[in-house]
Amino acid sequence: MEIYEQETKLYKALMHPARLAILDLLRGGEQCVCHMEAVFGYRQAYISQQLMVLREAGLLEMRREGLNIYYRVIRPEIFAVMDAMRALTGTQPALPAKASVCTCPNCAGEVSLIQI
Amino acid sequence: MEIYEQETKLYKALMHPARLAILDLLRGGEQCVCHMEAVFGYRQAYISQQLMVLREAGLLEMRREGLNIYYRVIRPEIFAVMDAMRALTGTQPALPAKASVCTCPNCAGEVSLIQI
DNA sequence: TATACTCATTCAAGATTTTGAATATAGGTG
DNA sequence: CACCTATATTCAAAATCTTGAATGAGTATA
Repeated sequence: MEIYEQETKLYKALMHPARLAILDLLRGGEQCVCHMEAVFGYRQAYISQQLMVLREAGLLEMRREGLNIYYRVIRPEIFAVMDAMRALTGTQPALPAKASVCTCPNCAGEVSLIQI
Repeated sequence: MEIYEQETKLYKALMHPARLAILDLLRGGEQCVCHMEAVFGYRQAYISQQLMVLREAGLLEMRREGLNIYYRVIRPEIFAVMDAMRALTGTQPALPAKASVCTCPNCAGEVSLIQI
């Protein structure tokens, strides 16, 4: 059953609430890690660990800009998978309850881009 | 993050090669457990365990007919999820390498319905 | 009722995942 | 260079998943 190896690896990446939340956040484009901290309230190390899982699954790439590191989805097809799953469950993509601002240049002095 | 509970439960059900293979087999309609034994070469108890996981995830239902128990997919939307994932990985739904016949009435004396 | 057959369930050892804590690294600033 | 900030990595304990072995339960047949 090695045929399924790649698929199971990706399902495994999706099998975690924090990782699903991160992917939903990245639907709107790249975001820095500090932003995810602000939005979700998770600790930095914890977010980094989940990002590493998604990166190793080949779903994300990172880009450094000064002190900040920005993550983006490089396989947008994953959103089709998540949407198909939600067609089954009837649930909606979750969005943060409130706008969040972090210290990165993108957020500085502006209202967050996250929908409220 | 309880919003994601139902979704993660389903991704977990898909996160296993034997379960993906079972779901692929059931694309063609209901099948008895003895059929899965014949097709995959797994032991009966092992298949029953995987079927239980899929049943508890709400994806399968069973029906008894005499000695045999037939399983079927009750949420065909799951196939859309699997197809979307394969659009990402580029893999194909696996089909058994050879036609298999078991002792259930559906198979008795006939060639298997499974594609070869 | 005894026996055989198909399948489900329970159990336990081993493997893997999860999570928090501690630490390391890379880049900026003074 | 010293120090701060943002993020990655390592590590270990707890939780969960995997898998095989043993057993149980329902159904048919003699």
